[in-house]
Amino acid sequence: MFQNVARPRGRPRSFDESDALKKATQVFWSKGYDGVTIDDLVAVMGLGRSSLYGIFGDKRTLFLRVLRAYAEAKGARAAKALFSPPALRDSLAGFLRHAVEAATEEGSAPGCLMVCVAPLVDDPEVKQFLKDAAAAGLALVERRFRDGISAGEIPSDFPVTARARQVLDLARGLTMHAQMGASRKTLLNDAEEAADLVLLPRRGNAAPDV
Amino acid sequence: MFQNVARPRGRPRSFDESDALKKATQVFWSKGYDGVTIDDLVAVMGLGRSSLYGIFGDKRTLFLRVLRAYAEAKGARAAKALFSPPALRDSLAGFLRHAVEAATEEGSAPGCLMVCVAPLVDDPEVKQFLKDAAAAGLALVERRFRDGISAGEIPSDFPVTARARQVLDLARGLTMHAQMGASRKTLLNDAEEAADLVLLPRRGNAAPDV
DNA sequence: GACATTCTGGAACATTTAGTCCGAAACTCC
DNA sequence: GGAGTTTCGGACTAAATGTTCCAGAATGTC
Repeated sequence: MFQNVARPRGRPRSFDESDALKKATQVFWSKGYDGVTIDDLVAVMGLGRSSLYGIFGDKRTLFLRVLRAYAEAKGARAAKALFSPPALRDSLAGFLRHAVEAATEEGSAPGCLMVCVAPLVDDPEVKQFLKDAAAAGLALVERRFRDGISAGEIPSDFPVTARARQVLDLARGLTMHAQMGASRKTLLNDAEEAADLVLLPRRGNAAPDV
Repeated sequence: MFQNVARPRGRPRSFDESDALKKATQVFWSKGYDGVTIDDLVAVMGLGRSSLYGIFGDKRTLFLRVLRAYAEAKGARAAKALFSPPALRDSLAGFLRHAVEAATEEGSAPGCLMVCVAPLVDDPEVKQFLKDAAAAGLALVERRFRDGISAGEIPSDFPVTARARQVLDLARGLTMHAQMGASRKTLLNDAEEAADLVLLPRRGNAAPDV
């Protein structure tokens, strides 16, 4: 038989840790950092105050943990959107579409924890984390462009870094637009157009044969 | 002689109203809505609590007033950036440059009250105001594109609305990027490139002779 | 100079908030 | 079954926060 997974000693927890983290994510996401009270968290996460403090630490620590988990999941999905489709254009459209869909998910608040909420948190650790995450996102898109050059989809003098930065700016802009109440349908349309735009050849260069 | 400007009765104020509003703007801008306490405002605005409540109303009312004043000023500057330069390309670059400069002003917090702070305020009046402001911004850029069509700078089938939306998305993205700590120099560079990008002809269309 | 009016400074208040503490509960190990 | 360990639930505390109140000060009006 299988050995039972070693149950820790003591009284078992009455809640699921990762589930509670997801709930906490939603709370921060919809109310911002300063707008969230411990009581909000306790009410939604399904545990008592002492458990919250005992297991997750204080508000700031919990937020950092939530942020890291969120960033990891988002990064993985972004990478998948970028590197699964064979055609570069579909990669970019998928990347932007994913940003829009995440920002307009029903059942979640509009916007994005990393783009709309975290930048307002006055904490050096959060700020550094965001910088690193932004750099990682940029590197991802740049890599996809370089793959596109190798595959002959775009010319070798394609302005990789500049366009990658624009892709991220567009994604951030779409996300903020979602937070401000734009509809998913509209934003998805914008995302498609943005994907086309970014791939346009520079003025004076010949269009690539696709 | 000139008639004295009718001084109101009663004890005169010990502070300048519009100056106090500007100070309040900075406070909300840098700390977000929930992050600001009345004590913060009192300390910076140079008046007492009672004066604050008596003259500006409660926190929410004050924020709305700050937001409206901020939006008006920003709108005026955006319109100037858009409609002063004769060349469309310079208009767009100026518009985006202005967004970047406002978001990276020294002495102010990075980012933008309307783009980064207000969307997180949980208040229907604020949300509606933001929607209206976004629509107004879009209309402004669309108008500038139409002027460009009239002047023959871009073809008559230029996708005015789609590109205008992209301009605003890029501006929002650059602003959020500023909030996340990107340098003014980098962002100004991105703004210039974005202006060029948005004016590229659609694939398959002839480039306009400029 | 008396009065009405408007603002000021600070005290006062009720509520909310982050964080702590402790006895009781639920489990494992022996 | 008892000892040891971990979590639970809720009471508790100290500080903070938004808002109100009031006596007094500084001005115009008559």
